[in-house]
Amino acid sequence: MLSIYKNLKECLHDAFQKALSEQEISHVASKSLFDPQLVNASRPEFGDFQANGALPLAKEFKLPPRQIAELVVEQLIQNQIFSELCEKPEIAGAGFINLRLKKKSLTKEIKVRLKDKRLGIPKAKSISVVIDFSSPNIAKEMHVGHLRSTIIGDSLARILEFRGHKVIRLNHVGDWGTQFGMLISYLKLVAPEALTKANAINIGDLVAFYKEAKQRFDLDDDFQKQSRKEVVKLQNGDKDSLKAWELLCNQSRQEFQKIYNLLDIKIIERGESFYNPYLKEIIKDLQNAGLLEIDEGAKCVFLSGVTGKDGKALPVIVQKGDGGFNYSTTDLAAIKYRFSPTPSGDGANRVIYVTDAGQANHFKGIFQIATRAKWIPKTARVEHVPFGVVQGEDGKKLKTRSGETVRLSDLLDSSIQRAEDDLRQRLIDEKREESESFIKEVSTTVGLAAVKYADLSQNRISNYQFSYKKMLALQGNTAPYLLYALVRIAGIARKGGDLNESRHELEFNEPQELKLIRELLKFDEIINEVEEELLPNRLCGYLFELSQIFNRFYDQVPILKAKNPYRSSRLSLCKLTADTLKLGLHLLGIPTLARM
RNA sequence: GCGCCUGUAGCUCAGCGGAUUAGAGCAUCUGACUACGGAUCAGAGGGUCGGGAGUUCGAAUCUCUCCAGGCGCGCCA
Repeated sequence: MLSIYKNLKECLHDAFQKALSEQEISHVASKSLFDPQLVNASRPEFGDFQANGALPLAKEFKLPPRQIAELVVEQLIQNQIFSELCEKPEIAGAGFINLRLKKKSLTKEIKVRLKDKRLGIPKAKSISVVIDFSSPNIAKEMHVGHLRSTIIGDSLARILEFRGHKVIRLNHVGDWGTQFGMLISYLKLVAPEALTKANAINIGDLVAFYKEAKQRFDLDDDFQKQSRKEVVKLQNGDKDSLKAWELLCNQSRQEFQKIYNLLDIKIIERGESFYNPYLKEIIKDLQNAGLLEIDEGAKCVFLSGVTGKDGKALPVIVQKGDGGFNYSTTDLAAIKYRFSPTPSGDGANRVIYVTDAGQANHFKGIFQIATRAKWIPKTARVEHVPFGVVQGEDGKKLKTRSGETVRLSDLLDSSIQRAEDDLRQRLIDEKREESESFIKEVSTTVGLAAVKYADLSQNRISNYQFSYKKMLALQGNTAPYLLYALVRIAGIARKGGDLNESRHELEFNEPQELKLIRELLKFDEIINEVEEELLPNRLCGYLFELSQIFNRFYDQVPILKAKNPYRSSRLSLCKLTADTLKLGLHLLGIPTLARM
């Protein structure tokens, strides 16, 4: 309904201008005073939109707000464009102007949308967007900690892509740094073959070795020295070290890819090591910009407006006392590269980081330094998209029973398994028989959809309570509920309803139909909002609401048994609902089913 | 100690660039299956929006303050 909104806003703006220009207030020239404050109606009884603009003008014009509203309405009803779109406006409460769209304009919009493959969502003026998400660490397995970043990042990427932007999905994997020194020196002792031969040991062992190496590193001085030597060797480009590093990365990569394939996530790996050649230049840049200071032997940039424990400005270390670089340096190199024009950069207009909320301060610092170093173009945006931790049902950080971090692949398998158990039970209860391949497909789709949807449907800022039982529930704001609405529509088609039938004119009368129509037409606003605010839970909320309204319509209004033109009109609503749900779920990274 | 985030129905959460009577879902209770898949729908109860103050004609929403919880706070990432 964005186009209608835009038209109405113009009408209202005009009406306010005209209504108030008749008043003898010359000193009120500020245009902002004439903001009609057109918003969606806060309740369905109030119609489709409400203009609140009369209220704040009351004081300025020394008139009761209702009287101002009346003056505006007088102007409005003389406007032909307005009268075609809306019923006669009503003034309510303190001076709200309530607007109700004519059925004709709603029907017209539906007709347009039925023919539009993009379901009313316009293509935006394309910009380059970098989305940094997922970002697991080499030589470690993906765990719950990567779940939210991966799912939220992917969904945001899908939405921005659909809006027509050029999206670069970057996997900023932890593939560099001191941990490799540790790991390589440990492997030399316990499994040297892993350093020379591909896939000599499995990923689980690698993870175990990593943990052991870390322990030894913390306890054993000699081992620590050895590890530091290995890091230096690696960073100096020693051939054997590099080869070992390559092997380890490749092995992890294969493991990550299995998960990305399962979740249908596309992402380009560009790990921390990519930025190695740029690190020295970063220090030089900061030096030239006069931002660099040496403190306790380390090269730092002191943040302005952020103080540490001692009340002094907080430093960000960009080069350690031993000359090594750390993650801040890498992140600075990354941000510079992303905003730098192609081909020596990504030429991004918007850079989005999807990481846990705990890193908020870190990114604030990075963004500040990048801004002061003038690496971010004035017209560009840089955003940290934070999210809370995944908690168990006890409200504490999610752990396995033995207190270990939950592996992502276990978590996903577990959800799929539960979906399968549910399905098999239901088949027994309903005396249905289905093939094994059907059962596999449905439980995989439902199991993964449940995990993704549960995560996305929550406001990402707050912590999120993980519960298989809730996410797989067939009722409530869950993936299975949404998928079921689609299955019902598919059922109508199977029973002989031609969803593409358009021989007849669209004709709607039932309140349930109009409610559904109004909801369907909101899709474009929601997508716009998510593009702007990067909150996928808004889209989830919308899809859930749409499913509920559809289910009421389906329950209360006969479709196949109705006579034309109602039958085909209702089938059209089914089609548009199905298309909207499918597209919406697709933008969340969730595939749909015809039967379940 | 400082900083960031969170606090809305029994539970899980929407709403938060102010606006007409604060919304869902789950759970609880009551109804509806000769129906297009009841995996649904109709309805009921349940709230001083953490406390207090302020700005405003109007605050869950903005400001300040206090309380509670989570996370972070210099050479790990």
